[in-house]
Amino acid sequence: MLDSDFSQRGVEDNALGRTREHVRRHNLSTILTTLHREGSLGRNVLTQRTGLNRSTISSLVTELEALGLVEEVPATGQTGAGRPTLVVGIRDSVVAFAVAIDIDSIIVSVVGLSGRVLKSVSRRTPDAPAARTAIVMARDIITDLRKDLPGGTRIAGVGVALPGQVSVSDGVVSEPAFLNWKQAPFAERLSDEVGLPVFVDNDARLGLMAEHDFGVGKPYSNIVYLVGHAVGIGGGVIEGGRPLRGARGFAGDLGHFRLTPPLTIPTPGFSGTLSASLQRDALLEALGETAQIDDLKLEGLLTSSTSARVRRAIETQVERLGIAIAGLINIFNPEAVLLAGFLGILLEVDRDHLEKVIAEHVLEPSWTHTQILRTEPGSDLLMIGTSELPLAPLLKDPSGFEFTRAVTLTAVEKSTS
Amino acid sequence: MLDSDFSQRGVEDNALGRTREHVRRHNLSTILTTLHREGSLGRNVLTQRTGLNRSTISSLVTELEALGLVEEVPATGQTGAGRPTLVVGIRDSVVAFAVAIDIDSIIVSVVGLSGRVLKSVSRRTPDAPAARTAIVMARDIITDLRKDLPGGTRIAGVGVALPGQVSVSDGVVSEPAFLNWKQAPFAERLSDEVGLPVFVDNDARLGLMAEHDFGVGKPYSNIVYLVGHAVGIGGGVIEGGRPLRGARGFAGDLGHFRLTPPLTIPTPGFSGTLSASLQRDALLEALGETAQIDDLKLEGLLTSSTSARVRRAIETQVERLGIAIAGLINIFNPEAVLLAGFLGILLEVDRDHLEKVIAEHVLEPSWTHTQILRTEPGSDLLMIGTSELPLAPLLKDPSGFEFTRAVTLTAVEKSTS
DNA sequence: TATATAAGTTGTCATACACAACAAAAACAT
DNA sequence: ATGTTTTTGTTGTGTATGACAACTTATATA
Repeated sequence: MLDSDFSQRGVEDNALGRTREHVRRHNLSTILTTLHREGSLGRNVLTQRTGLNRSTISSLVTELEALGLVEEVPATGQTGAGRPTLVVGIRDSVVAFAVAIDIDSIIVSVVGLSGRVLKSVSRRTPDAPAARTAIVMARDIITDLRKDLPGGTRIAGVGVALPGQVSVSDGVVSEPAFLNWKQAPFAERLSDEVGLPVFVDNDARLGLMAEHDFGVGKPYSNIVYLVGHAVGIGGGVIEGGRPLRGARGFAGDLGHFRLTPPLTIPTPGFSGTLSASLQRDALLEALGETAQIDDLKLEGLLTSSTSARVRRAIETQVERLGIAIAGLINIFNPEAVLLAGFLGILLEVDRDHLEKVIAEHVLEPSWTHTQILRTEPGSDLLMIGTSELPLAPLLKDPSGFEFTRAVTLTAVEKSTS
Repeated sequence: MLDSDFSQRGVEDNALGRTREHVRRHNLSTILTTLHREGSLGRNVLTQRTGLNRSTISSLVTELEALGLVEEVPATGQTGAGRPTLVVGIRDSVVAFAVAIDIDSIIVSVVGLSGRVLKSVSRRTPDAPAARTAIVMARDIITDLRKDLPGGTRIAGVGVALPGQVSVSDGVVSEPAFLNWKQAPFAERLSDEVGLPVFVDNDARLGLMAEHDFGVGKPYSNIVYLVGHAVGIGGGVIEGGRPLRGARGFAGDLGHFRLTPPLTIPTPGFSGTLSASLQRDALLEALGETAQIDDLKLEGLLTSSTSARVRRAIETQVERLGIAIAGLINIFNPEAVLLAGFLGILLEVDRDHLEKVIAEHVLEPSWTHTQILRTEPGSDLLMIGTSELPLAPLLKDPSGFEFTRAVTLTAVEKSTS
């Protein structure tokens, strides 16, 4: 299923008519994208998968090889009769930088075109990292990492995952640092600093897209995704293989999904939403933990605890989560609901109760075939998903993509979903 | 914007590779679809719109003409210098039947490939129309209408709009008649009766798609749609130019969007949802009306009434509607919210209050550019949208489409989103 | 009536993929 | 060992489709 869509609005070419060149581009893109998703594949598999003629595959692979994007390995421990197939694999001579900015840390990864994380650097940030600080730190790390890249490595660009939508006035990203920095200037400034195209997107959406392409969401085209952070709930939706974006990229932020009616008195941050109702801190409090602990430890404590207070806290959270999921299933009719962060822990700890709550509040037909799944904890998927942003244009048009060396950016590159 | 998608899941061809034939098909489809949406266009406009060469347009139009799908009119009162262009228009020698089944009536329209309703027949049904009854009535009307068609007219198929999702256990379609008839058998039976391919879909989604392609939603690619029926609220979402469908076609049914937390005691029909909270009957009751009246009359009464009770009823409904819309905007970030049925009346009657309520509960960035619009009351759009279902395959592959004369159906035709 | 302008038609060319024949490389049978 | 079978890659030819350019048609304007 090559139905994913990492491309940002406005990138798609608007010419309705198609010409021969489009065919070539499409097929080139199809092959490279397939390899990117699935890893090395034999030529025979490619012909089978694409339905193209062997000679065509030959021509396309040759072209990709000439572009320095793939390489052919004579053979691997193959089996069966007949001439052994040539295995086509993606070369990591093309990389992208993935930057994940969080409230207390910044991570920068070098991700190869193959979708593998080649190197990662994590650094703690001051408590309320001003955007300026984040940009400088990102620039410095990138500059360092750049030095260590093997000679001849080409860089497609930089992807940045930001928690919550910048310029959102609710609690998800309430640091004034982010409020003062709308997305566009953020991308532009960082781009000016590193001299590479920079793409910015919401971290939950990027995480979801990575889950969809490489993680537990791979088999599904319709996914509802909820991730529980230290503060706030992020979310996203894949519909028909494509992420919900909405008019200006704010769609799918399910942390704002409402559980209870809003108070008539306007309050800062919207009461009654998922973000407001589901809180990791409530679990910590029940456990009597005052320090910040990571998800792994939290899971251990929750599983081993026998305290009634803890059980009650879990029950409350599961109850609310179940009602929210039921509501989301009713609206989105997904094949799978993916839970990440501490929401994944809740699923692990009390799946039965969660499913019971969902079943009580869901419409039968939508629910029957829906899976509730937990994402793999602590994986590199967010970084991989983030790297997809700058890689997307290359995957879409392998022969036409130009590796930017110039600092100047086009409007499209600056624009952020 | 040719970004609409009336095709049902499973119809899309799955071959990843593209060949020359795909180009031809795509271009043929593009031209026919453009004409279908926009009406007659000059060849010059087509070249401009598609970016294709004049000679290519010439070839494609000639082929479409040979297929009997379009005709070229020498000229119309044109202006300006230069040789006058040939105007290409769609011939209504190809038609589709649109069937709208409601609780108390059944409407069948003949819709031309041009998107014009050529003829309509409306008939009242017994109060709780058994599916069997509806099918027989539809068949009889279709048979009648068929006789009056001009010689040589070809029929693409039959589209059926059903209120709510069949096999949904909640209040939208609570008649046992529909509960006993799952969608697939419905389409199959009617198809057996009329010997034509039959496609079934939710009426709200069809209405929305028609609004998106031909109505007030035309300028937008991200739309939230709410329609207020006599009982229950229907809804739909257009995201990135395509309708939300979900895994099994149940997505976007916003009548189930939750306003207040569900009761812990399971009740038949889900309490606290839009359908449960927004009720046309509440307005009738406040007006002291006991008989059923149509939307036009209702609007008149509401506008002219000075009763405090009526005002309060309106206020309550507007309040709830506003909160719901705000929640939907937060999740879907649409460019436009379309209100139909009595919800459109509410907008007309008290737009200021509605927008005020929305503004109170919405996230600023998503709201700033969002339009709240009312659909044109009493238009033919539902019928047109419904006719798109059988027309879609023809529009998608003009030269490959085969007009079914045989009664046998393929699995795809039987399958319903 | 001549000229400019806009638009449709026709013929040639380039190209992308299909197809068929051939070559290569390995497994299997004798 | 050697030939046969099987699978795969390569090469050359064919076909179709859209680009492009030259030509023709048709109208407005001077």
